[in-house]
Amino acid sequence: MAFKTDSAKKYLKEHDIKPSTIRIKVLQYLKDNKHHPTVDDIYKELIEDIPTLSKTSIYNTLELFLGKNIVNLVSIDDKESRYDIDTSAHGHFKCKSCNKIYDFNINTSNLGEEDIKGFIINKRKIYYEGICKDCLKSS
Amino acid sequence: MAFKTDSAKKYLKEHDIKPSTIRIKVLQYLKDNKHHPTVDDIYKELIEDIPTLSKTSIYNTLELFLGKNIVNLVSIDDKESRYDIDTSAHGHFKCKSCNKIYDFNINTSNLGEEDIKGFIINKRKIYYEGICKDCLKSS
DNA sequence: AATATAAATTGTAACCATTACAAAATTGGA
DNA sequence: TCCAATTTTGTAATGGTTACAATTTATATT
Repeated sequence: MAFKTDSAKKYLKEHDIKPSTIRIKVLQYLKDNKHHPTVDDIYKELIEDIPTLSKTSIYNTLELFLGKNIVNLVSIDDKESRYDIDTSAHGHFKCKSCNKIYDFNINTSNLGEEDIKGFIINKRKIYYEGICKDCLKSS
Repeated sequence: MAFKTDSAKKYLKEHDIKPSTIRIKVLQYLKDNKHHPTVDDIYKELIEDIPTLSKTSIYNTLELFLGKNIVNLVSIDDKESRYDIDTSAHGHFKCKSCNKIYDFNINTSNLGEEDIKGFIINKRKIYYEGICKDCLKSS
């Protein structure tokens, strides 16, 4: 557990979220596991700590976090939602062979958004799919 | 019906798809309604023509089209999948106010993909969300 | 044409991530 | 401590999607 409880509390308060036990643990999990976990990933881990944990609580917490903009929804998977505590601008690449999701930096400044000039852009979601280097090597 | 049956047949054959009635009609619908329809949108329209139509057939057909790369899946909506017959490179903007989805041209050449150099990129999906110009005007 | 074989379509049921909601538990302030 | 508000839980429902077997339709062969 690299992300300390105190840091988590502070972080939540700073983002206008009352730091309950579950919220703290979910935040810590997200900070320590930046591999775009699913609800089930989080649930499976936290149930070890909180035996009474309900999956609904994970959904509630993530919904709250989304509303406060401290996590982003990653919909690169068609089956289940993934969550990303890293809200800085970056894209996601999913390897169709190993299913791993890679982050990559993007430069949207010269993407060319003339067609939607005058629109308010709140979120940019960039999903790529293909075959990653590792899988290419081993084939 | 702007996209003619003969054109549809030809188009399907060219893409290695046997032109059945349903496939032709689905293709025509997609060519004539480029507003990223859902399965239900397509079903509701085509059931008028084909009274025995099953929703499963729409799923089957779209799955086939996806496999042949003549449509793209648009996952900008969290509830249901949308489909796009326009497979050229472009992004999708969803207005959170009116829910309309806009196409916009992109220039990925200078997006900066250094982090995934050496990867094979098969698909680029670019989803934006915010408020469109029309909604901004009327508020 | 008739038959046989393959392909396409249908209908129903199951799947499963997510949501709704009311009950129970917990928290924090007076 | 007590009370009210908030948080958490558990269960049931929702709904898009998929599995699959049965039916229908198309294609090829004689």
